[in-house]
Amino acid sequence: MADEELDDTNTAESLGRYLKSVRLGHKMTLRDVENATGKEVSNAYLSQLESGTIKKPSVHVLYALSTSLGVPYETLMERAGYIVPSGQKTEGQKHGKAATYSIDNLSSDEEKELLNYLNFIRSKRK
Amino acid sequence: MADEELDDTNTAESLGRYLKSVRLGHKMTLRDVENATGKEVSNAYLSQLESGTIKKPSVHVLYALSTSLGVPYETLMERAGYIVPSGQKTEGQKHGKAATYSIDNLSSDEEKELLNYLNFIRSKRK
DNA sequence: GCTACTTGCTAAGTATTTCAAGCACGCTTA
DNA sequence: TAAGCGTGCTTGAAATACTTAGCAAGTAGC
Repeated sequence: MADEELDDTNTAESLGRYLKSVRLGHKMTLRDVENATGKEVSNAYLSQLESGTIKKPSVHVLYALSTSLGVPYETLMERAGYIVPSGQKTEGQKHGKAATYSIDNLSSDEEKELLNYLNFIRSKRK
Repeated sequence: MADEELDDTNTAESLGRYLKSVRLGHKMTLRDVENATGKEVSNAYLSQLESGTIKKPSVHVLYALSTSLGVPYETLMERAGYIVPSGQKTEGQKHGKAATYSIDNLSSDEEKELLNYLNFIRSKRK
């Protein structure tokens, strides 16, 4: 086999192929999508995305496409080569809610951020 | 009310300020972050991000920063001017128990750091 | 045939990001 | 004093994203 599959081209192609299949699935033309994004993504540019010429689009572009095509943004990220770390919230757990800490009453946002930070701390320690 | 907050400068500054505050909150230098991202984001570039010189970083950059700084990617998107529609995949409330569990099993060092960080979060939120 | 229109696509240009190198300042040690 | 190091930051070049204009092939009507 000896393929060089670590190449960026691969993921870029994957993203492109995915975008194209979604577009065709919706029976939309390149210009349809262009209009759907409110001209934020030109048909020419979309074509380059689909063909893999553009590898690292900006957040703006990916986001516009995700909403216009009705595809979750995260899916696009994955296709672009980013495995969204769902491993972050490992759900293998017992529980014990020990409430002895003063970290107890958190808003859910705060909880989220703290969890993330905890993760960060721990990964740093390795 | 002037809902057209499409002012790029504003959001860029917001993103920059946020990145900087998080970095400082972690007591990291620009080069620390550069290393944390595995050199994917240079310290020079990060400096430009923080100062608002760069307005639309690629997905790659935002993602690398989110994981390296322990900040949810969605937050960075928001700060960059994208309101993540809570319809899509926002895992807002869904992590309650797992998160609590993790936060309950802290070493005292970790607890200290987390409290510190929580402080930082709350002061920032004003 | 030839217009007219639509499709996907590309060539060529502009704008922007991104990097490598280095500068200036502050601090520390000698 | 100075030499060394780490810090944030800038600069100028390179790479890449993105835009605009337009082409070739297809389809349909005349």
